[in-house]
Amino acid sequence: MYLWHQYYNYMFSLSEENYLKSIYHLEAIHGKGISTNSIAKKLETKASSVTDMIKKLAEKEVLVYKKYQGVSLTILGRKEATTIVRKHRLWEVFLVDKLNFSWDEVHDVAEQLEHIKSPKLIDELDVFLGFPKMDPHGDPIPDKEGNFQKIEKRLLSTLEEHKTGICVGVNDSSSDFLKYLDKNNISLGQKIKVLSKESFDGSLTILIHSKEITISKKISNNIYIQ
Amino acid sequence: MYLWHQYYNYMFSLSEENYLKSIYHLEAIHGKGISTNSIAKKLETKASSVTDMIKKLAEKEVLVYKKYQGVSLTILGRKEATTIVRKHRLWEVFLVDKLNFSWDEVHDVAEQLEHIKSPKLIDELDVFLGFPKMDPHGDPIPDKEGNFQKIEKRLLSTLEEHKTGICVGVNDSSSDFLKYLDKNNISLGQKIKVLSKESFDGSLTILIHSKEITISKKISNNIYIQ
DNA sequence: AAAAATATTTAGGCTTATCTAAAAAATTAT
DNA sequence: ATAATTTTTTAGATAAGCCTAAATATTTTT
Ligand SMILES: [Mn+2]
Ligand SMILES: [Mn+2]
Ligand SMILES: [Mn+2]
Ligand SMILES: [Mn+2]
Repeated sequence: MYLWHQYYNYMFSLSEENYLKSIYHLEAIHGKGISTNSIAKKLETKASSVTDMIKKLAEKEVLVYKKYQGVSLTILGRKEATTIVRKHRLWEVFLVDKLNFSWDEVHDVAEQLEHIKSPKLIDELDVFLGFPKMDPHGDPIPDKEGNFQKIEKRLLSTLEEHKTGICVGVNDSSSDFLKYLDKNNISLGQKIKVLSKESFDGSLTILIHSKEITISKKISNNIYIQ
Repeated sequence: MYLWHQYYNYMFSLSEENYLKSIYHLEAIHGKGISTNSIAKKLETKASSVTDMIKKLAEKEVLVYKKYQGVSLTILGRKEATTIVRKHRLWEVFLVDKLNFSWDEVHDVAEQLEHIKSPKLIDELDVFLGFPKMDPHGDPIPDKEGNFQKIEKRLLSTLEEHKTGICVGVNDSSSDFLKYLDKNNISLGQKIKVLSKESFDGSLTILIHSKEITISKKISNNIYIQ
């Protein structure tokens, strides 16, 4: 019996919250009807564990589940997931803006902080940070009501030769990937020009900071531009 | 398998941390050899659960346990407990100083935040807050090495008639008690003069903010003065 | 020094969140 | 349309952390 029981009647465990968040992110990419296997892959767990958990979450009416048909979040489920995403991203801003973390160090700590139960905490944090609209990786932060604007963006890999874009986000917040970007001076707001595209492996030679570098398809598939 | 495994090889669960912290606080009052029952009472759990857990913690060498003899923290256990206390109190300062929480609102949230695993987080928080020495309830905050100075203090209930003291701490951080203090304008740094003492029930009539009020023995037993 | 009372431990269960292996359903290939 | 493959579910186990009830040890009272 934990302390946050005084705040909520409807409460989710750390594990349930992680399932909701993962399903939310998967729906954002693939639409409704998220498969057991895709959830298992995202959470690095087994399909059988997922089946167990989605039954439980269906009971709690945060998602709809029909055997062999995958799941979809309900309004309630999406609300809950959005709150977790809001918390995750606000904490990331806090860590970078106030505590001298770099953008590659925040994700894992935010994974823990997003589960802290206190409505006042997160709303006051929002105030304290000046109601930021974006997290350090360019992802939008939902407001108190769960609303946020979807920003226009496309993958760098889809940019044509000789065209220019501005880096506005990343598709992978892992420390490894972000450190690679740092090493190559790629950061949010940076202008990137595609000089040439290798059709064989999809690698790009780009101009950034008036320096030419070649990046693999895997890299350009994880950078968003505008 | 949680994310913090990347930071530590030696890691404690939320529950283990709460046991360590409770035993640490009990040792501060009663010295070595903390009984199973006293731990159970502090953690609002059953003695049989405590026996299970202290066996596990003894295995991990954070405490010494001999059947029927109670437990004592080892150096390692005390170090771990001190870190948790440090985190708890630093978060309390953060909530009050930066997020507009009042001193009666912080404890329950800090109970959650104290379990966040990230050495960088807590040390940067310390920097950000300006290395505070006291939490909002007048309790000392251990530094990075676990050192803190014990401040001179006594219970208000031990102050003689006509003598004056300054409120420097509380023995109970519950919201209920702190709200009572707020209602009666009793806060840290406040001058308190004992006007009279009722020998029958130990209640005190005190002068605070040039107002006379009468408080029960239970209240004066939870206020520290200097 | 017994007897009574209290404290502690042990035994056996329960829940949550996992897992592996096997069964069943759905999809894809022939 | 059948067979092969893949996906999903079910069945049964495990570990952590808790519980109740019973057994045992310690302490207090008589
Ligand atoms: Mn993140
Ligand atoms: Mn992010
Ligand atoms: Mn506290
Ligand atoms: Mn405190």
